[in-house]
Amino acid sequence: MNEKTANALREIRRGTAEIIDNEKLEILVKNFLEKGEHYTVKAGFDPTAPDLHLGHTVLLQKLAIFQTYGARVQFLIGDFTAQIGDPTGKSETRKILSPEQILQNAQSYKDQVFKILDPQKTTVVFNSDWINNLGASGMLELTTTFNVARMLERDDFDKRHKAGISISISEFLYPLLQGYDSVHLRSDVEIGGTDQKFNLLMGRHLQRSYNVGKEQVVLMMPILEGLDGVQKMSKSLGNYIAVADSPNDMYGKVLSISDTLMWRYYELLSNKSLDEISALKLGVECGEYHPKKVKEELAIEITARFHSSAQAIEAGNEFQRVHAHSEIPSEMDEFEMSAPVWIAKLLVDAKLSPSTSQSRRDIKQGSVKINQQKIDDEQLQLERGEYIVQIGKRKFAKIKVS
RNA sequence: GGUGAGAUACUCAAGUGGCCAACGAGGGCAGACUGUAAAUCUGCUGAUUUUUAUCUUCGAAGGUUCGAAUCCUUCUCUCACCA
Repeated sequence: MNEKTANALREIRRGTAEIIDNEKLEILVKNFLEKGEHYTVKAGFDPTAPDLHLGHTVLLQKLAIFQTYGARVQFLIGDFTAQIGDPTGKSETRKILSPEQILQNAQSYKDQVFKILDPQKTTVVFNSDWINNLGASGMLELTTTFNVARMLERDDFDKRHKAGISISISEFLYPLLQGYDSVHLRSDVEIGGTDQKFNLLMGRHLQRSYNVGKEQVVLMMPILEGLDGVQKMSKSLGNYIAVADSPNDMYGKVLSISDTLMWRYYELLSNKSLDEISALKLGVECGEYHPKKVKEELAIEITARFHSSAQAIEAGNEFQRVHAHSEIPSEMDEFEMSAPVWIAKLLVDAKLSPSTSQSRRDIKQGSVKINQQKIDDEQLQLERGEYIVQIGKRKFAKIKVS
């Protein structure tokens, strides 16, 4: 293997949890570098969640690297399979999205995804296109390729089965259909999270069963933990950093992760080399670097990727101002209301609090401030004037009472 | 098909006629401490300007009762055992 191929493979393999069929991968990359032959890389996405977060970008960044080494990306939107709901995790059968919604979500994907992927080398496909054409007999044929005992080997099915939690027959179809996508698309590689292992392997199995003439390479990326550091990053758990987050939010969220989690983010999200990262780690361990400084560096890098370096630095200054010096942020939401206005109601109207009951509780606890002054009167009425109200350390609003 | 068990707030899980807006744990929010965090300690965690009060909530709909998460009926869903 020449040096060029070795370098390419090193980049492709970086951070991966597991690769199945390394030999085939080498051949694909080699054939591109030596003969200019392209190959396809498939990755599936759910049409229901158009808000991309950093967890998705772990995969997207990997796809982008593949694109620089000859891959044509098959960006698959699982609009049919979404009707079943991936049994990975405990999601229930989902409600069916209308074709309009799916198209809208797909557009939203494109807007976000092409910040990272090369649109020239990407095809967006919908699996309802071919699954709807399978028909009952096609579906039946698909089910004959696999058996229940093996299906139950799948870790989450196994656990649920043993724990007595119901598994519906439709859920068995999910891996089969996802695997069938690889048959239809004749994918050379499929990438996904480690939680998708069973589904990804099904692609290989079905490509064999249907005599596609090749079996896809499976490349798995680790699952990125969310801000809590325990559960996987997901929108429904609210522990995510969205690609569309503002620079300030993004920076603040990265900085709020724990020191342990920071290394995980470095490994999976940073463009720094693995050597640089272990040097940083060593520096922190022997007290040479302050962990906060290292985390700031990460926050800057990530924020700059989705915005700009200038905005990232500005977000850093802003954070410093608000949190380190407990000053007020330079920008905040503004609201106008008419006097007199009751403080508890004002907090709700300014979207700082979900209810007046919650406002009262916060006031009682002394976490509400007006113009930097703590207040303790929950009956307080505000007269005309401009006020800066805040709850806790991070919720602010500017209020104009007239 | 038969028999039995179960469904309680964001999650798990107590509660079997009034003391229940509902024990406890986790999560979340806030305060102290910090480095922004983690760990630790503390408070709060249905709604409402009637705030030692009122209103809505314990799978759904009815019913019994002065009074129901608790009792009865039907329904929906889940689980277990048997066939």
